[in-house]
Amino acid sequence: MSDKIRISDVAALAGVSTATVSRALAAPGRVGKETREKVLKAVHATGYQVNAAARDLRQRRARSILILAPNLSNTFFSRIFAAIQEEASDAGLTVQISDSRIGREKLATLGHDGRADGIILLDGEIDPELVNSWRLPVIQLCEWNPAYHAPSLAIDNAAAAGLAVRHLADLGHRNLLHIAGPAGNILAQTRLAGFQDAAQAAGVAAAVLPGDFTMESGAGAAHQWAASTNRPTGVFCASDECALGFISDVMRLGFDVPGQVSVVGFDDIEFADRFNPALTTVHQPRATLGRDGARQLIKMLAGGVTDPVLSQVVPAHLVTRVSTGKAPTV
Amino acid sequence: MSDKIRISDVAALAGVSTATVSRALAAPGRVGKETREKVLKAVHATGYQVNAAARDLRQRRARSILILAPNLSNTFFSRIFAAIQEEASDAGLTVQISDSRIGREKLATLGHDGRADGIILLDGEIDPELVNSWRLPVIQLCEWNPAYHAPSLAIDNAAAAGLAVRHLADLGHRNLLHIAGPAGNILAQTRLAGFQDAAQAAGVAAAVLPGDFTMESGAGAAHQWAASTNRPTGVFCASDECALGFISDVMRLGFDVPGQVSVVGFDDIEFADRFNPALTTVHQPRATLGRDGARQLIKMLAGGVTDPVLSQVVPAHLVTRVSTGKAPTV
DNA sequence: CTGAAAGCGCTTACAG
DNA sequence: CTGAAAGCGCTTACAG
Repeated sequence: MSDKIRISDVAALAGVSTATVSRALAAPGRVGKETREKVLKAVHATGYQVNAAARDLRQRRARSILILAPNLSNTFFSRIFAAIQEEASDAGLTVQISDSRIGREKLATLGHDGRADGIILLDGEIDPELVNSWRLPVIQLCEWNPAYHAPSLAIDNAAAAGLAVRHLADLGHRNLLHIAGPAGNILAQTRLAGFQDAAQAAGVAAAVLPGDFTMESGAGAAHQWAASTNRPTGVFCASDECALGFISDVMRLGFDVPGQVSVVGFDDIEFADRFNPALTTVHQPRATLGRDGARQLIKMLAGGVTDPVLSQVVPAHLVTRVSTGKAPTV
Repeated sequence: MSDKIRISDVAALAGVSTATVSRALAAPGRVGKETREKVLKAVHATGYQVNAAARDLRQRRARSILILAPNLSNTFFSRIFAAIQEEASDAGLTVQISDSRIGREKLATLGHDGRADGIILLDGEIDPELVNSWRLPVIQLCEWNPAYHAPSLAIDNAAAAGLAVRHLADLGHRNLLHIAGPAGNILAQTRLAGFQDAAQAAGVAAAVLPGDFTMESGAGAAHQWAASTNRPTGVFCASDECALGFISDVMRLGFDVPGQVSVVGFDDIEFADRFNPALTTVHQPRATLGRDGARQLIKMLAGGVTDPVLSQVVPAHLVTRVSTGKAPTV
């Protein structure tokens, strides 16, 4: 019962070879019944557990997947991580997490050091050369970069922005504002383009204010909005956090939502529903995305070159709540 | 430049032994200057990167820590994870995450399979026998269980509850309500006891409603509160989510916060500040807790038996915002 | 069905 | 300063 019990200890106790112990544990059918029982008894008596590090080295696999995200403290990822972990655990895989902003050198080793079998990438702003140098299956989730040689799974961001715009237009809003995400971000770009295209198609005015997905940027935009002449009555924010920041400060400035301004968010985070007023927003099925992303990666690990994993776009939908209403009559 | 380059490939190219390559990389000072340069050139030419799995097996360490949390989708953990990862990354350690509700068997192997060097435990409700069977350094963070043979790091939950009660009492509230956390949870128990003790000391009425930290439980309590006769004017919730749920539904029922009822939360999550009304709450320094917890574990890994890691209680403080105000005059 | 031996890819005493 | 050899703890062809 002391510290480390190795397979040789079990073998000695059972009076068999280590090969037999190994087989009895991994492929019971390939060992005689009596032998198997002897081995199992010895395993029990010693409390033996195989050393995963040794097994994995021998089998040249890590039994582990790595999640790489641009900011681990972003609560948006929580549910995605949970779903990935659940799926991985069911497949006998361990989950590692790392911030993708750890620096070029560390990032480069990740794909080569034999500690992960595959990577789920939630960041589209890493140097493509780096990402493409990894000799591991990679799947892009939520965010993507066309230069990466890896399949992606994400909702239809452009169409989602269109839904938001049409929802506002249908409520009679003719003067819209988009609070954008960071310029370099593919999600921000796609949502912005979707906003502009849909606004043009609907024949409504479409202004844009810069932002970066954070509550602070939404709050800042609220003050710019309040200070502007001919204030837009419909605001589409690039993220829920941004929307909550906007609403929060707009209300503190004495405006009514949705009485004077309607606000649409993006993501449908946990608090969207409980906020006052409850937030109309684009739903991102994060649990589903995480689960499906993990499944696809696991499929890739199984080596299904015969069954190549394709990029997928998940249809988006809008959840209508209280933060949007009829355009105020002038 | 093909797939897997091993140390022997580098050794062959440089015309030295694998031992020398290993030393040139890990302890450059113990190798001649010329040899070192030859090796480095060969490393560069081949793009060699050491196989961490092999190195770790040989050195009998995993260079990895495991975070175990009761529910990965709980956004409360995000910032803690980020802080741990940062600290671990600086120390050259990988971070694994796992839900601690994965089942007894998987949980048992975690502490024995050689894939982690140490564990950060955010769950106090695992069977102590299981936890104590792990042959790894463990540190308890935020939550704890006195039966675990492991140091813990957490804020002073009882004192924190006392701060909330005294804050409400100072505002003139004589009739308080606590919406508790799940009965089996040590945090819930400690906060409840702190609430009751402080209320008694302050000589104010102290009712309790069951809850489970979720927004739903807070929302449910709101309806019970509204339906009660002689409604408490000061409410202390066991978590921010619970508080937001409570406020949200109480306002939808037409009550004013803090005009008719003051509400205090617990945790100081990101949204506490942006909520309408902004939430008065007990601050949990999650980034600091994560960082310090990781550092302590890393110290334990270094084998500082000479410098035993003690359990620590971090002083709590209350952040006063808008959700609390003077008790309504009857 | 079982065992002896090789090998996964490294590092590290041990010699020299 | 450098190399040959052993060994981390397993699994897996290969024989029998």
